[in-house]
Amino acid sequence: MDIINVVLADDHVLVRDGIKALLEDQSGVVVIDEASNGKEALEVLKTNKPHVLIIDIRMPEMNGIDAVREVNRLYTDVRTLVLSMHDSEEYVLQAIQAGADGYLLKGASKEEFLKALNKVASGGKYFTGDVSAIIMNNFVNGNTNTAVAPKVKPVEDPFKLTKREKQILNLVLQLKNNKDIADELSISKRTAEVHRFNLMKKLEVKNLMELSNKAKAYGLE
Amino acid sequence: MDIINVVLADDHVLVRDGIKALLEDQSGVVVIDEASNGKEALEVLKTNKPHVLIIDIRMPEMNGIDAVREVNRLYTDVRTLVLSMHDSEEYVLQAIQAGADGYLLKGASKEEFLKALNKVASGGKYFTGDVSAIIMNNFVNGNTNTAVAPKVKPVEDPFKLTKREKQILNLVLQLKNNKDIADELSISKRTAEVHRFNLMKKLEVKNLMELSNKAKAYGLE
DNA sequence: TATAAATTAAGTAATTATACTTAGTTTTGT
DNA sequence: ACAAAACTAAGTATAATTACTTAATTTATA
Repeated sequence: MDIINVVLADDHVLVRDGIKALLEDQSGVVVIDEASNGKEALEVLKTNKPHVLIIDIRMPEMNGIDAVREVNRLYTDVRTLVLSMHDSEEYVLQAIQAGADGYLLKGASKEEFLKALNKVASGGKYFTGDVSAIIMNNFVNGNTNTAVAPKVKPVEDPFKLTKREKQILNLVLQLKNNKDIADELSISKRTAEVHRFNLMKKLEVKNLMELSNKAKAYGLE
Repeated sequence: MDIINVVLADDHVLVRDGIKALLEDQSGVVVIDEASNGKEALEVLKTNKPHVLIIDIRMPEMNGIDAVREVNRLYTDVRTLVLSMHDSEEYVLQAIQAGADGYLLKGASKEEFLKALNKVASGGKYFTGDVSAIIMNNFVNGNTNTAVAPKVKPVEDPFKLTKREKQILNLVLQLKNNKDIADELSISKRTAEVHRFNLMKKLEVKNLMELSNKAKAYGLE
């Protein structure tokens, strides 16, 4: 490959500018456009198709994983490299299932980053060391030989929470108690309790900490 | 000033590499050393004195604000530019009181960043637009005319929490219940309860949400 | 080495949450 | 229009937490 065209999506301009400077020091890489969230990235891709979309996970409006899923659905020729602060198993698996071609922690070095970008741009897969282990552990039963196939299955919401339950979940994660939740939604405290109870049951957790962890892990926020 | 020597402190290598690339595109700026947390930054400064220390707030081991305070106590000739994801009033004021010469959000542009660096390196102060407003609002009564004087007062811990209480606070903020906290610290559940109770009283909060908010606001994590 | 401060932990009454179940009402999909 | 799913909320027993107080040790500091 001659020149790698890149679109950068990260909600912090400075991080974007930094990565851009870093990439463009490398002759052979051009940042053709930027976006500050997933939705914007999809907008940009409508008119500007890069070889690789480098995208952060946590962003307002639309997160990186959902964006990657969309990109894979819409454009088969755009590769995606996911950048993340998190090495939580769930994020990694979600990213892969969404069809990401690479997953890199922000703790990675410049060298590793460039290696990953080149690998992904030339049609390969790249996952940081720690991440590889997670994948291995998860795909021992199933497709072991080939690199992880994208679009394994969409998963979406594996817990089938109702709208109201998601609403309650959000309030619970804001550490509100049932009384406050009830007031906020103009329902009785007892109803809030029931929703909370059903929620915990569906997620198979038994206290707030586990609920918070699981919700974070599955992007249920 | 001829050349600006910089030490970079941020816990994400990639962010550091990015900012470094960005800075060194600019002839006249040299990154002489790096650190991945506050403690490391102080270590580095022992042997390597830059004109400006560029430092992130949220870092493991020792946060940026505490590091800035130390730097100001130990080296009067090292300027500090604080980078932050947060524009929360408390962080800003804390940074200023710790003696920071500049405060910049990661949402800032490359241009603004370079402007700020130059300003700070040449002995000036630089605070992003939004941040200036916060300062203004807070110093209407007091020293209004001059730029905010560093070392206003240390404040440190306005709630006078004991070591144990801080420990408990951290566990509480991880959403652990008293039983788990007690087990983790090998104390009785009743003792954990007491610490938690005293904690809430000192912070004048009456539930977990308020506790979490106040702790965040005052950087008590 | 006093003396204060911090840590530990029990007691107790009142309040609140949990873990369900049952059941009426509303909404949604076909 | 009919059934299924979702939302509502009460009842009930048990468990847990809250809001204190008191008080015995341990540790830090003047």
